[in-house]
Amino acid sequence: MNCISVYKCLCDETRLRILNLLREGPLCVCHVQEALQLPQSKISKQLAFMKRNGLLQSRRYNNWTVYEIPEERNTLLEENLRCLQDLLFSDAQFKRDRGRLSKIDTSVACVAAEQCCESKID
Amino acid sequence: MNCISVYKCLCDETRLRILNLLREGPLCVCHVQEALQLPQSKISKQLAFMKRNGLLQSRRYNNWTVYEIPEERNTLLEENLRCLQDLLFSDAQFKRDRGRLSKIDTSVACVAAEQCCESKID
DNA sequence: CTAGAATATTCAACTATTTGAATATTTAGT
DNA sequence: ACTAAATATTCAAATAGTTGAATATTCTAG
Repeated sequence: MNCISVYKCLCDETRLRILNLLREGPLCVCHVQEALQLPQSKISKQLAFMKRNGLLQSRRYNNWTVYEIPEERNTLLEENLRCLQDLLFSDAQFKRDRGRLSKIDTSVACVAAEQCCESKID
Repeated sequence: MNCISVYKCLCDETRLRILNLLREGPLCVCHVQEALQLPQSKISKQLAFMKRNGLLQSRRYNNWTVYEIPEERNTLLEENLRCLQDLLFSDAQFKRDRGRLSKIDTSVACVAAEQCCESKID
């Protein structure tokens, strides 16, 4: 019953805030941390939680760990991300997060995503 | 952040099994209990949990409490019930539950739903 | 080898959820 | 009033999830 993993990830506000950012592309832990203004270990743990539950994948690039929503997405996740975008696009908290993210240089994550695209680390 | 309530309800197998049955119409606690073959207090508590989180409504009819998914459904719930139907329609456990339910006389719940439709008890 | 940046993990306290057994409550019928 | 059916609640034990502070790890640059 894989759906339960998806729902377990979606039933927490911090994790939804993280997914809200990852919709737009891969990010390192530090980017998420800065955008959400939350302690490092909290972000790291929530990302690990979602990876453990199959919602995210990660790759290592030098000092960074880049997290992203996989290409081949679970149908359920896909649908819910769509719904959430509609429901949460105008949510103040989510907006603020995206605002802060837009001011951060996240290019490392993109470079990593390109460079490592054949040698994914699970 | 109301979505979280929805996801909290969906991230448990027993609750998904219950929703799988309630998709087809209103049911009393005893019907669910018999179809799922689980202890009464467990069913009662899970139904209460979903009601508390706004996913279900209930009405009292004589000795019975009839639970149902409200007409005016949350968009998110609606979408997920749709997804789940596709994903779980052929799931063995869910099939068995529906099979057992089909052999139970659940007419009380329907009568109650009709009779009480103006005087809902929240 | 050393220092520092980025992450991950450990630890301990805390909160929430889940469970079955037992008990309480509500209601209808007698 | 008494009984039985249907449901809800209480209780205590167990498990799961969350958190921040501190520490460990990994890797790069010098």
